Amino acid sequence: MEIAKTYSPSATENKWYKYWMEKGYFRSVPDDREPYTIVIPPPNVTGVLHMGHMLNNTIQDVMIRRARLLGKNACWVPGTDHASIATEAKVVHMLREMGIKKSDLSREEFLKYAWQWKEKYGGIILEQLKKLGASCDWERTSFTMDDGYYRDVVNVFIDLYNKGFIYRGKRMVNWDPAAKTALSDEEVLFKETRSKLVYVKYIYEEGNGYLTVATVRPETIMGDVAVAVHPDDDRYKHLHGKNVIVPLVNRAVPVITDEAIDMEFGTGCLKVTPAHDIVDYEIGLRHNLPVIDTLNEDGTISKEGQVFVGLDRFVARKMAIKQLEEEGLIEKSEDYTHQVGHSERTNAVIEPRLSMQWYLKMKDISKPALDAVVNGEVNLIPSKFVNTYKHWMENVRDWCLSRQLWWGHRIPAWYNADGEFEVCATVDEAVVKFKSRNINVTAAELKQEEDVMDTWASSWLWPISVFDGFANPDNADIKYYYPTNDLVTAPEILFFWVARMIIAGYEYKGEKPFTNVYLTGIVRDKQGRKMSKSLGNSPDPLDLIEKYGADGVRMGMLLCSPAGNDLPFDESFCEQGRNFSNKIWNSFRLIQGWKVDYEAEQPETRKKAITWLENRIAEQLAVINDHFSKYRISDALMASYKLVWDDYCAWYLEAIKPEFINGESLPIDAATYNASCAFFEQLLTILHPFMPFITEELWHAVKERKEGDDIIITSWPKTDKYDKDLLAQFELCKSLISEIRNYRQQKNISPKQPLQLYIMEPAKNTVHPGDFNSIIKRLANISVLQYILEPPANCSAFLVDSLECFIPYGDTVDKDAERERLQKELEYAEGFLKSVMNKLGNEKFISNAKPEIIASETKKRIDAESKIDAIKSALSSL
RNA sequence: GGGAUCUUAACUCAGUUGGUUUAGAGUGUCACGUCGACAACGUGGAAGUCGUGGGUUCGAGUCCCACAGAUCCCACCA
Repeated sequence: MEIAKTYSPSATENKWYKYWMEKGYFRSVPDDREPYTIVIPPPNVTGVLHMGHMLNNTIQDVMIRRARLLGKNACWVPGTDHASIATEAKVVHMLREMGIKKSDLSREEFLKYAWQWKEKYGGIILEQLKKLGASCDWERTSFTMDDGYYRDVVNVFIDLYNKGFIYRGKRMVNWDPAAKTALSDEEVLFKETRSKLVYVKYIYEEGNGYLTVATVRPETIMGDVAVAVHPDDDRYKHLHGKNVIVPLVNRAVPVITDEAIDMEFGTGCLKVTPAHDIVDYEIGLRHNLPVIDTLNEDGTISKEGQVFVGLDRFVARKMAIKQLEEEGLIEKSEDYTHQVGHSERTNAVIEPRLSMQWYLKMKDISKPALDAVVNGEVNLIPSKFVNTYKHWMENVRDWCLSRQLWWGHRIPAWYNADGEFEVCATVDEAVVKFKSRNINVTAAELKQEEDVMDTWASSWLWPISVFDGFANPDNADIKYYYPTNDLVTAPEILFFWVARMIIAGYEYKGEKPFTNVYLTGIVRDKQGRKMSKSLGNSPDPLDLIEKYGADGVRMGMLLCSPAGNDLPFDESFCEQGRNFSNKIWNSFRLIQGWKVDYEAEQPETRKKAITWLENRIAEQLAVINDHFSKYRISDALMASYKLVWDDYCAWYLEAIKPEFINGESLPIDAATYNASCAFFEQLLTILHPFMPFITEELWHAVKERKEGDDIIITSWPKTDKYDKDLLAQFELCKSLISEIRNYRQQKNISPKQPLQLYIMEPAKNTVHPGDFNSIIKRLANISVLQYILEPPANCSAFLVDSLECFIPYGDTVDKDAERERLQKELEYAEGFLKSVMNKLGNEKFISNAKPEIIASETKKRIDAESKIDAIKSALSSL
């Protein structure tokens, strides 16, 4: 059979994914096995796969596949998030292109379009995950606005309200005038912005003169209700209690004093506009000032403003400056750079705005979640995030739950005509509740709250709701899968999502939602910018898969991304992954091409090589398992990579592969052939979590398989004991072989020309080549290998560890070069000895250092001395 | 402004409670090589004052202090 020289992924990937699905290997139902559960961080329903998802989901799939191989009942729950702001923005955009304004639609009509959109695009990202090889239990796919999920979100809201955690309050919020919604503090990005700081004159009500106020927001002057100065500011003491006239609207307002005023800034006078600034609002509360809201929700000037009514705030700003100039009320204006809040979603400048919102009190409810992370019940990986988490949780602010959107979970509150309300699931319940307060209303008279809940107010229930743990707290799934094991997500949503899930977990299950949180890095481009769709700097993951294969891309991402480290993405990582796929493919081609001789005896060389590799795999498997247990995924991958490439391909296969004579490979003995295949299968298994497709393909190619004998469900190799001495001996052999190869290269001796090698009989208890002489002979092309007692004459000498080796001079030996080389070695050895002697000659070292350290230093001294002797004798024999 | 984390080879990173030399790996780079699994390959080499400056210690990449730079979080002055 002719096998292609290179591995071609795409056909293979489609074939096996389909096969795994047909076999139901991703499906998990509760049974007697130990569960291993991950809930996916649900991507936005309308999103497409970006590099962050790739990294995230590759890690999850690695963990799930390994758990499956370890015999656990692996369950990976997929799903999507309704992402209210992002999705609503997209639907609004789509409608606009269709020539429809959102304001022309009823809520019901709009939601119909939104659901159509969701049905059309909602599945894309999940289909993309399949291309990556994600082994999710697709029968469990959830969506945060599924009927059951919707019900849970609403019921939790009602429950929290009844417990007194939710309150309704007029508060200053971050208002996004473009999206016409409130944003949480976390959704506001502060950007450096250049503005004009204008100095405006406020004329005294009585007498002549004026004071000057510096402001960047002259368009809010109409909302001024006072001018504040610092009580200790001598410049303005004579004005305390006096009135000044607000320009543009000619309103008399008092000059008040407040400690919050910075005397150094501007003129030391602050115009107080409680409706449009947080600090001003607080001053207003302290001084019982009225609130004049001069803006509409879309950022235009309201009727209250009296002038510029209906104009956009930025237009009004220009108009205000112009009019003030005309009236001679501007003293001066200067350039001013400051931080201005922008909407993360729409990039509109945030407007501090007073509005009625629903809040969740965070202090008490978040306490168990803080403790859980601090005392290690929930592990953050890497642990450096514990401090960040702690800091946030200790200073947690109340959570604004309401959003002025339609796409989402509508808040279950019912208002009567007087603005009184009840919180409950249905309008009929609300009628009853009103009646119990002696308020008579009919269902038709009640109006449900227009606002929906913040997206995170649904996704924080994810680990419970996907197992139906609210409505049916005793169902088999929730009892079996909860708490889940690992959560893999980005550090940027540690507070938005992770912290809140922990809070919900303790509040509703009395238990953590997961044990370990693996925080991935952020995928960045070469300029260090976060890769995102909006920047357009992310390569299309599907193109990468097309180019390098899913296995290659998976491996490329994992190689360079330890937990918590950002990943400056470069396609060359994927290239490395593809090259590795190819290497594995070709090692298979080698084995596959062998003719097997069932009669032949197994040569000694091969027996030794097999013994070594058995031990080597056992040793490295322990290393790999250890890396996994510490969530060091990239280290586990690197160790597996080296085990395959270096140990199996470069050393083992080279040591055992049959001679090639007269254009044909000699046959290989059956014992070695079988061992080689068994090793190969074992290595494929170890690689399978990282590279699921190629390993399944080769698993089936290497031999005939019975129905259901698939690598995805085979067993992870058992850990065996290994012989450390034997491994050390082989390491020495490797060094020796490298040294001889190096010698050939330096001396320009062809690898094809056999050499003789003499080795001084090693002292007892030192590492020696053991029984691997035949492998040395073969891989270094040595025709004679002898152990001797006296240094031979006319030889090049070199040391490998403490092993003294000699190769007889060939015809063209440069004695000066030899001398120079040995001289260098001597200098190094003497330098080393000196550093050791410095330690050993130091009385304080002797008296303070641990005995085993002194012993090891002493041994170093002895070794170094004998090494120096050997080099000297080699030099003198030149 | 407050806080956290980080800074090791050209790049991406290891380096466990201070104690194996004169600090490692993968990639890249350089030299040689087409030797019948693989040039998407093989063999070999070069490459780092461990951000800077102090300190503790017999001993510091590792602990402490200061400074510089990077990233993130929190707060925010009109």
